[in-house]
Amino acid sequence: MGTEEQSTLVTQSCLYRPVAVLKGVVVMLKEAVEEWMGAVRKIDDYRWELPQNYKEGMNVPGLVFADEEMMRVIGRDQSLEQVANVATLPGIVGRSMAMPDIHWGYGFPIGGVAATRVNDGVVSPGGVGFDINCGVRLLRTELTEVEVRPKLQELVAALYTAVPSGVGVGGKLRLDAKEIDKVLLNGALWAVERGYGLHEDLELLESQGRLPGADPTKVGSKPRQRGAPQLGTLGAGNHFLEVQVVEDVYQPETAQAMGIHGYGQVLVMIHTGSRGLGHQVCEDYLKVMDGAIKRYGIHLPDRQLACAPVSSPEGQDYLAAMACGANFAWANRQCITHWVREAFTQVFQKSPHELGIRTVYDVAHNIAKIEEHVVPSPSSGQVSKRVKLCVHRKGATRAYPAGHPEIPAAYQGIGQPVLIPGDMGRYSFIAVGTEQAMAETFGSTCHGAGRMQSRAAAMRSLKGTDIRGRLEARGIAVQAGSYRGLLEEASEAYKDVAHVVDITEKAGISLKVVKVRPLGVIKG
DNA sequence: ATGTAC
Repeated sequence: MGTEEQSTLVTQSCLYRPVAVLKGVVVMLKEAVEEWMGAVRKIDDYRWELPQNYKEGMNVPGLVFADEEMMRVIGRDQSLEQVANVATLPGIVGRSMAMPDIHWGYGFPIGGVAATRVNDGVVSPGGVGFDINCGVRLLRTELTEVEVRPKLQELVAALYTAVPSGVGVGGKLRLDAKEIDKVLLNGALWAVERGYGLHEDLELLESQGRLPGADPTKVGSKPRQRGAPQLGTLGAGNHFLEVQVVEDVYQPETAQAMGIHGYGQVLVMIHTGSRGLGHQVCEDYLKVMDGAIKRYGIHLPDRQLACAPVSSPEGQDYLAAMACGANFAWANRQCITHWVREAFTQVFQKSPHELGIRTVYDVAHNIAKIEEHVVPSPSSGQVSKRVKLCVHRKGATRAYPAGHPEIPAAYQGIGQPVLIPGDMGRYSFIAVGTEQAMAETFGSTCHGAGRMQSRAAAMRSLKGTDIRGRLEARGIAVQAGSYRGLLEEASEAYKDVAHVVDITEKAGISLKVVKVRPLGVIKG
């Protein structure tokens, strides 16, 4: 056998193997998608049921909000298996739900909603996520794109300096142990009392930026150590600060009620959470829950669903610590709001009042809350009654309708604003909650574009791409701490958020009000 | 998401 022939074989196999592997992956993906399409039952054009008999131990069916195209995207990862797993949780009511932006997560899918009975159900840290109260704050200004454009570079640079960002990066505040307890107890109120922001901001935040039931004694020293230097920082990953402009208005009167007048108005969107503090609270309580499942004899298809009865000491402790994490996140977005106002003041040489920088709303999309909902009573057939539930929203946004007592007076007539960030550089949406959401999803809707490609996959496929240059070519100013972060957050890695919000709108669980596009992006 | 693995 000649060496030439051998080397040809080697060369050929080196050339063809990656292609063959890629083909294999595509075939496997297609097969997986077809398997899911066979497992689910189409209810209507925007709803699919995952039957209760799909998997042993499911206490309720699954419900996916998607059209056929989105269903085929969802079927590529293991998130529908996770929807089935969540359905096995003790005390779950209604359906284990998946929003159109669903994708694979830790135990629970990201983009999922699960409500459990407070009296005999469980609470699970995995149903909230590592970034407790990851959420969105929207600010409006009275500035227009025409006024901002000439100073855009300067503004983005000022914002980047004013709001520290990046993995593990600390901020301007240094809190001692006593002060951090007050943050954990009082949330955004703490920030306003220290001069970061206005009292009028507070009534425009979900839960007024202060979740009741927070108990700092249930938060260990490690989360405090990590969190103390991080209050008032953006973080990294998909967290961002954007200067945006109104591109489209679908409901002018509803927009007007939010102080959004029309095309060209400049807004600011802040997307961040509880940083290292929330992350460590989640980690600490996952260990506690690991012990709890043994103690209470809870059987789970996936250990990552670790949980405890809501009424148990472990469950109550987690909820008290989670509320601390949520309050830290609200204080975080409140401090950032204050520094955004300062940066605008500095650049435009006008007071925040003259610039009209006001809070539109602030929502959580990673949280568990004790809420009352009307659910069919299993014992009495058709009869429905109000029941106290623990509503886990992980990558899902509360979407309460007009007239709900929990939403601000300013929005009683229009419904709760729902803030839906898109992927970096495309567009984002502002929507409102509906009665349909209240009836069907425990008052919940989608939370964003939803990742379609893993960070590693995005890195592989986009390596070398000039993401910043691409954005700048479209008139978007970018200030980012890391090139890698930009790659991982490239549009290609995400679903189209316009498709996501169209599905939730057609299903009736939230209605589009405004579409915005970015002028400037700040990232860690 | 995250002191990107104690």
